[in-house]
Amino acid sequence: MTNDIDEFSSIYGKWEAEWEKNRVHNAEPEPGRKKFFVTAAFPYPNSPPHIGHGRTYVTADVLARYKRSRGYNVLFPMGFHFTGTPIITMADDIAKGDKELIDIFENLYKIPKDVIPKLADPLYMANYFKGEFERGFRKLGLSIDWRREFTSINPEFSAMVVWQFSKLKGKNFIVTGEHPVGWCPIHNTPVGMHDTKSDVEPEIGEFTVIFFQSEDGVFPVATLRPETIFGATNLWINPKEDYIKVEVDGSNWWISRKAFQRLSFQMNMKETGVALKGAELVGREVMNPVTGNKVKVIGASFVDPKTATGVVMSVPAHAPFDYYYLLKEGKNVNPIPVIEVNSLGEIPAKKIVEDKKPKNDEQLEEATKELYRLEFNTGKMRKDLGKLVNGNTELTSMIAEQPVPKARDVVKKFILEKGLGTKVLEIMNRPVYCRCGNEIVVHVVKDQWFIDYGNAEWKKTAKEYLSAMQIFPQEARKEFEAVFDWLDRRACARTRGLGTPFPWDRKWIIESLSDSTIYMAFYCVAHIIKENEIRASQLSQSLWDYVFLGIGDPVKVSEENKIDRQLLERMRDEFVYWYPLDSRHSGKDLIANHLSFFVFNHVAVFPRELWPKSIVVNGFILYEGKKMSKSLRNIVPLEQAIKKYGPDTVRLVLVGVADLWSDANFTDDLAKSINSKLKKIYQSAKEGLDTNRKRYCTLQDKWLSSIVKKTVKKVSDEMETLDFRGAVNDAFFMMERYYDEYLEWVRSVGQEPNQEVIREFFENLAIMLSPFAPYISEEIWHLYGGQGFVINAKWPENKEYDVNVLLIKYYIDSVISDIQSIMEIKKGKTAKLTFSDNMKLLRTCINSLEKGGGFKEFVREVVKEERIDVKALQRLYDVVTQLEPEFRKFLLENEFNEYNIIRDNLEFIKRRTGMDKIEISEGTNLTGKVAIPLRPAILLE
RNA sequence: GCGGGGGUGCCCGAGCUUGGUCAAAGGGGUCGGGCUUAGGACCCGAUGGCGUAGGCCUGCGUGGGUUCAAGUCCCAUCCCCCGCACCA
Repeated sequence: MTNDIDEFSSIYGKWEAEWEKNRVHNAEPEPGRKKFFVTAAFPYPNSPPHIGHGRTYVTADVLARYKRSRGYNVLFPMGFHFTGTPIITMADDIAKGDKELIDIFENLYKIPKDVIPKLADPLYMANYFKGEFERGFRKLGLSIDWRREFTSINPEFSAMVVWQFSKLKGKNFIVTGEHPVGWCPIHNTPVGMHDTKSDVEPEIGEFTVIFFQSEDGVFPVATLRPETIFGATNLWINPKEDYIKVEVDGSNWWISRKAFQRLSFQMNMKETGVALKGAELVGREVMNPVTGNKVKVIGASFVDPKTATGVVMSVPAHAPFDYYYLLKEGKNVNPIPVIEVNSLGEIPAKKIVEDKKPKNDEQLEEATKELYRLEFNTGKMRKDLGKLVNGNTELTSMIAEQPVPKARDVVKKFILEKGLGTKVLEIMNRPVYCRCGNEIVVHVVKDQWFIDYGNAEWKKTAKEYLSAMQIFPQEARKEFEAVFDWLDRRACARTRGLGTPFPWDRKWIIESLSDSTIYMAFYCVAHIIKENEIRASQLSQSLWDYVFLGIGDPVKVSEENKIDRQLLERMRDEFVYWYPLDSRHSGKDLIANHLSFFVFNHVAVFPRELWPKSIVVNGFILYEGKKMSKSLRNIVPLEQAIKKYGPDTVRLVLVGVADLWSDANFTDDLAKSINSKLKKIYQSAKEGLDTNRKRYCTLQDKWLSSIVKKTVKKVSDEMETLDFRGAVNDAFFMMERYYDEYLEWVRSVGQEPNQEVIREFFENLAIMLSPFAPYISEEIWHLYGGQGFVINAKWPENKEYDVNVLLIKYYIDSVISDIQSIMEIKKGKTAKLTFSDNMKLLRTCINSLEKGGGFKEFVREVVKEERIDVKALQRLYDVVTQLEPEFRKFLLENEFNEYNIIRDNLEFIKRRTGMDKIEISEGTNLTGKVAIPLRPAILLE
């Protein structure tokens, strides 16, 4: 009673230890030998690794192993990203005793109970999970050179980041400016997605504010639809709320008290001490600054005092709320339409309200959305706008008959330029709450530091280079191009979190995606720094200038940094040898940020010959068809998966069953079935050793040998294009099938398998499978006396194979399937076969097809010489179109004796079809059935 | 809205780049058979419709087109998913 994994576990442990002992995965420069440098995006260890983390790394590892077997000196290192806030937040949660999180750590990830309290320390947490990653990734068989590992908060790494930023600054790519962020008003800190309750990303949007003048200060109306200003018939305020007068840039505004509490975080506002209930403002007369019209302030309960200014305008022609409430309050409704939409008549809001008959605010909200969408997408400003503005037609003439989106921009610009209004920012998906429980607001941070990815020169160079890079898969390239286009200034400093202090203002920390764009360069020297205990203080700008750019005199640089000259030269040599990076791997979620920054920063910092060669992006991992998430509690920790299914199986599921671009679905059934196939192959390999027949001669031997050679060619092509799914299919699933076919075929002729061909099969299998399933491949490799480790074994060459035997097998299979399909209708125990030997007809058909001719041409061609039933010709034509090109070519140049082939394989066919007897004869006719080339006439009795 | 991806048989999911090998791979489920005391696991077969002969009909979101031939190419249209930043 052994379970699948027990039988294999000794293999896994054995080879992991052997590889470790022999330092198989360590990489040293070998001047003169071609190199391949591959990295994957380093993980952020705020939990133990799960199977999703494995995909990118296994993809990179497969490539690394493949390149090795192609003779490259391969470097595959990894490090850890500690920068940022989520780890801190999680550690806080542990400290607070967050039940849900502790439950997940304890029961999902199986973290020992005594460890959990210690995770309240963020650094302990990061290091603990880093350890888990290392252990898990080792077990997964990743060929990583662990000596070079580091974390993004190592002081030595920070020294390099500082160098990088000074390079950026030197090119004026670091700029300052204002920047709005989500903000907790109690803690006075920025609030990102990870800091909110239920992980909501705060969306910041912009309201246009229009100043309606009154005798006693301004009513700042906030709107998302400034183009409807012409249709305002009154203002709305909430009569139950407090309104206060505040001073903004020298003028007085009436806004809700709740608005004041929010807006004061984004603009200078002073309380004047004047406050009134909303109800007391009702009835005041205000002037629309754009049209000059006078309108009244009216009260309504739907006005949200917490959104923007708490003062809104009423446009009953285009806002269902406004139309509905005016009617409900018994006011005069005089809608002024300013936008026309074909299907909505004169007054769009009226039509929508009358059609939909909304009964509550929720339904009004729906109606609003619908009208908004219709007007935005299909609406045009009316041409009679001019008459609404008291003679001032400067603005209306610009927008009359224009589509709504364009008019909106024009009106907004007009209002801002003429000083008729301003803008305020608001959390569009509010309310969003900070983890502390307070509702967050928009805060405008002054003097924010940015990396200016919008810089035209920089962008141009980056885009040019992108087109020269290799991008896998093809689909990703378009997305990169789009991202490069819209990329603009990016805030690169934060007020809290782990990371490198910002060099020019040390109260800031360099933001997490900005400190990890050229870190692959650090791998080249990380182990040298570690082994020689070089300190951050010795890693000054001049050192990095020399190591990375070759600038400066090594003698001076080594003195300046108190580093032994030999060491300094070694760092330089190692960098020169490994750089540029050959392949960068990550999930496709990083296209829009990390991977793009990575290209931009290389372009900015390094000379062109050191820019990265290629990018490989992969899809995600689903578990049983669903995205893994804490809330679904369906996360599969890597170590548990490895323990349950074994590392080779996990690897095959992660990279072998879905193409790069799409998500791969990890299922228990799939893993089990792959595991049992691995087991079967291993079993076959062991049994294969016992074969005794030495002489290599039979048709079956030749077939297996040929199909192996053909598979080698196919898999080689697939590996080169990173079609790992295809490669796994051929090198694993198909190879297994071929082996079974061979055994059955050989046994049907009463023979044993041949030693020589079995050896060829397993040697090739071991190497082709080794990038994907290194453990079992290693075992099979050694079983068959392979020298050294399979990772260093040379990838098989493409060799000529025998098309004839492949065609023979194809032909036999097609006869078998014909017999079977007849059996579905007519049972029989004896099959009678006759054959056509009309090679000439067959060749005519192939020729006309090769020439690109259709069926008609073929018939015309044939009719010239002989009279043959058109039906039969059609069948032949179908048979030939289905033939592989190499078979067609073969048949043009060689004889193919169907009778002899079937005669020699009668036993195999009988076995496959269950026939008792198969009679073959040479004539073409068989009681009405006509044989055509490659399709014998078959009669069952 | 803009950008990217996608809609395939009961379900999941390949294929479409290079039209014919596609009634459409591979799973799952279901049905039948084997094994077993039984169940599970495993193995074999079937799984669009029709048909006592390897065939015919219908079919790959919807509508049209190109072609001897279209899941595959072209046009139009509907629907779904992801990204749009300062967050790892």
